[in-house]
Amino acid sequence: MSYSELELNRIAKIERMRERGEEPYPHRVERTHRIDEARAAYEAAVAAGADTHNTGVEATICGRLRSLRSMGRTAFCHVEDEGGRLQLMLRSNDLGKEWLKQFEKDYDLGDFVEAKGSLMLTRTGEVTLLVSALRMISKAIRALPSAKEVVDEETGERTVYSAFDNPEARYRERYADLAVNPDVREVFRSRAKVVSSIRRTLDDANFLEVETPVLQPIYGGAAARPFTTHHNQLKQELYLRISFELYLKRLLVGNIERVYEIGRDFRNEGVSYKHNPEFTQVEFYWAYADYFDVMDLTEQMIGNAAKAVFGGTTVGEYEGHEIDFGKFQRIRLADAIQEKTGIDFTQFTTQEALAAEMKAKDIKCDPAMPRGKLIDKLISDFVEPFLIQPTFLYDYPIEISPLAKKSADDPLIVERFEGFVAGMELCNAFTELNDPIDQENRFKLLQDMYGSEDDEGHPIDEDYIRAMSYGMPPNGGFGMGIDRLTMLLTNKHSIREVLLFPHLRDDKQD
RNA sequence: GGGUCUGUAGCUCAGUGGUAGAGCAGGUGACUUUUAAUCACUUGGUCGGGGGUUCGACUCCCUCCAGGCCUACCA
Repeated sequence: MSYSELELNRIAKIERMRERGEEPYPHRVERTHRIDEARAAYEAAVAAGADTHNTGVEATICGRLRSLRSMGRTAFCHVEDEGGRLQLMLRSNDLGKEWLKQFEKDYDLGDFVEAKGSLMLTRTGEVTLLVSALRMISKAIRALPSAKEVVDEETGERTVYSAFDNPEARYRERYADLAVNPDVREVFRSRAKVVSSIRRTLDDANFLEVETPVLQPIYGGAAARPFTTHHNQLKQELYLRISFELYLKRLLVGNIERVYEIGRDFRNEGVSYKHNPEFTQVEFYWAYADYFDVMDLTEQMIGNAAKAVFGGTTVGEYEGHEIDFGKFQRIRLADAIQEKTGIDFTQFTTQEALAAEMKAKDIKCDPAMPRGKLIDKLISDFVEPFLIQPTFLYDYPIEISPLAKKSADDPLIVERFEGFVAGMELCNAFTELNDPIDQENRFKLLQDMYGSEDDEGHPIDEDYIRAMSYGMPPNGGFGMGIDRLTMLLTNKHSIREVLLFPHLRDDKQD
């Protein structure tokens, strides 16, 4: 580790302090009030009749120095903790001329301090701690990428000059980003609310939370390429899971009727504003329910999450659109595609017929694409981008849904729905296929379809079929990307903004 | 993977063939109610890395690295 001049300067301050017998990294600190509590104590005292300029309310606060203005015999600074910011006033009359001189020399923005004093109002009307004692509790060697800030007295609005907003630097040094940008901290508070709200919704509906293997000998349950790894002692190839589905449904076989998992999935695919190699999913499986029951619960779950974030209302804003997360429109997929393209895919039951119809309608596509992929393309090109308000599309083609149960009316359709908001796929659910013979045939069909292409081929999970053959209750299942839901509820256009440490390449110098 | 834009001081940015700049941060000093405090002086740079063209390259060319946006892949 090499130090810049600025850092060497601060290291010298540490040495200077130690020579004076001050430890810049003490083991224990005292804190009587968080900053919001100190403010509340001030307000309470004033309400009870105390003199605003001398309330007599004592408080010891701890936090980071975020501003520093030295006026000679008086210095002002702001200290920030999780409860906000509070101004400190340091006077040489109270602390001694020499002490204040040393303070000005040895304390920097970003240092953590413990300040003891009494609460008062300054002439300019700011609640302030008039300090009787202050000490360093953790010296910062690097300067935070701190910006100049001004808070408008009337609106309370914070204007930041030269803010730390380079995305790469912010993601690589998320700690600095969090320390300096309060709105970033707020995003992750919202994310935590989303997760706990989902958990509460499912717990309240008597679902059991479980954990299933991340390291799997056979991956499955989704259309994605996996990461591979290796167990040295067992000499075994393993995959990082791409979904929880096949393990959770085994639990239905085991007479667990309502089960869910919240955890990390890993997909070895391209990255984009809505894709990160690892991401957080919630999946649940619900015995004796079908996909319409799942729609109802989904609506409730997402509405609750929105309320948790927005504070009581399900209505939020995303990229300029007002969105009500509490209500999903329900549209049959075939109707949605027909409306946008004039093609009713249910009338074109073979790949050839559908490809010909798309060609007739001047829709460009690879003529070798399987029928399911053609339909998928119609969805993503003509329907998905226009689904701004929450919408469930339902009744999907069987080819792209190997784990969903066939419709009783149409053998080419399965009971599946996907939820979309703001033109983005958010969740995926179906009445789960529980017929082991049908399931085996579907797996084989897929192998025939993709077997030659390494990328798309998936291994058949024989044990999953074995489990199902013991009897799996009819059930509805559901999966949703929590990162994407958080994007929608925090009005962020990039998944990286809702991941604390998004994946980045090594930043080697050469 | 493809297209495109970007990378200059700790942070935010200007500079586009001729001695590397500003604001803030940092340093020294002045100032007993400031709040983007102010004022004076001042330190700080492999101009993302490497190669080339040129008398001379932050600037032009090639290449590599990293990031943003778009796009592609995504039972």
